[in-house]
Amino acid sequence: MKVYNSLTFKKEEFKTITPQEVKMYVCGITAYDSAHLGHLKSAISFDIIHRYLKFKGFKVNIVKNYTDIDDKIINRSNELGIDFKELSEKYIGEYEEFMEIINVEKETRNPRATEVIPFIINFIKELIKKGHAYERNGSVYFSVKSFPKYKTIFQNIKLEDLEDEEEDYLEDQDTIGEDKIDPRDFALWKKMKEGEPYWESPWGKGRPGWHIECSAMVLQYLGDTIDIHGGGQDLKFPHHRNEIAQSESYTGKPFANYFIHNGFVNVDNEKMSKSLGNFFLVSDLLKQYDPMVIRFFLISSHYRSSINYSLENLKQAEKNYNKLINIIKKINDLTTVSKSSKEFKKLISQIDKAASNIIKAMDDDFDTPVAIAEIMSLIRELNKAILEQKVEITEEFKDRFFKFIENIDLIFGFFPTLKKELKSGVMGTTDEKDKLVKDLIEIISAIRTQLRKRNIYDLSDKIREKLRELGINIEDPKI
RNA sequence: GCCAGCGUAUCCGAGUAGUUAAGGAGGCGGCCUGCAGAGCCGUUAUACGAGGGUGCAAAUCCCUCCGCUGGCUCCA
Repeated sequence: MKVYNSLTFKKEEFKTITPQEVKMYVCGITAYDSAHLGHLKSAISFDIIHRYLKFKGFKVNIVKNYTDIDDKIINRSNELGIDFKELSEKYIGEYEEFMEIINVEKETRNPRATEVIPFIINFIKELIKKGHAYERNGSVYFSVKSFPKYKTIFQNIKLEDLEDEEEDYLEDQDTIGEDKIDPRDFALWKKMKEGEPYWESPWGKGRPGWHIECSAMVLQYLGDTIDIHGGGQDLKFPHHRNEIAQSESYTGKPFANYFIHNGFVNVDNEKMSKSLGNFFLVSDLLKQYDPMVIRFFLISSHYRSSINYSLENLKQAEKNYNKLINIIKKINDLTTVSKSSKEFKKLISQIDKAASNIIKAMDDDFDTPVAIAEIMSLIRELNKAILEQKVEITEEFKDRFFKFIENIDLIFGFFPTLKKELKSGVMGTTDEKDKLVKDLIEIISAIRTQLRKRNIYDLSDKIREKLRELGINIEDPKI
């Protein structure tokens, strides 16, 4: 299995610290506003990685944090006149709801920054003791100079080539009228300003800086060195670089063996972001599209590349996802015979081939677009075969097909309600309300069949059209 | 400026030396259908940003250039 490592700019063979076990940390959200499609891309990218590692038999210990205290949260809650905790909990709750709807598997742990404050304080104390940090006027800063390879992290630059720049920084010093000794230094602990939430510390009242929470959580919940650290591209600098500096200064060991960064969602080839105002909120998208269509859309491009948001692209995803659902329905509805046949033996080997190609693609840095292409090709082959057979398929084939679909579900999380569906033999959930809808549709369908038998097509077509407006698609087989 | 990534048909998007260069969407034509949808077949399709270099062989490796995106202390 190969994984692209942002630290080395190369795809590398994936080796874990402990065999068959993965320690993984992913930077979650800062809970100050509603999530947009970009946040979803990140969540789903790492969900796929999480799922696939599990599929490969790894025991995955994955931690994803919530930043529930920072400048933006304080500013926002002050604007609204509410407690910072109320604000952050509101958006954490909303985010968790989205995660469930979009079928992101629960992480092992989702700590909040405010839960690890005592641990953070000890972390900072230790950094000061080791000479990597210093206190000034109630704030504590990390001394970048104490970590020589700082600038080489995520930069394809050799340490030896850097000496000139170091001098520039030192000369600039007095132009920065702050407490920092070096302008590159960053805050580990921020002194409380009037009216801000605070925690007691050896340096007085204050709160943690942004980067320290992740370092602390990794250490507390996963250990000195982890296998994978993930997050969005935009977190490389300064966030991840600072995390590495802090953690490695503290432990004297490598922080993470692999850094994985996901690409952005673009709109008209520009990054989707709050400041450009070109973002689409998850809450709005979910009103328009099936969550699984959004999932399919995001997975149809590689996690590292950017994906362009457009109506057309989402429609394409919708169509392809429906193809997948349709073939499942079709095969589920066909009756089986116990005898085996040459034709179906051949189809089974095609499924096996597709399955092994999907694994091959996923083994190559989680190449979901190739995996999906493989699924699409298989669907076409199966449709062709079913078109010929029409009524009966072999049990052997049906079993193998659904085994395949189960594995697809494990890896991609495409069918959150699959198990229920298979039991009932029909697509759709078995909730009370949905059951009523389903029963009503069955009645309407039966009436339409009668109308069609009597050649009253204008009326039956009208009903079909109206149902389609409601988002219910009915297919008319030959009578 | 520095660092990274990208440029493949109308569009989305694979392929990192030897393949008929995946797969999908859209358009058009056909099969099927009472019609539509779904599905199937064909077509669009002799598509690799430009120019050099290395190789028996280059979309793939190297160099230069052009264009695009992102990061360079707010960000998934």
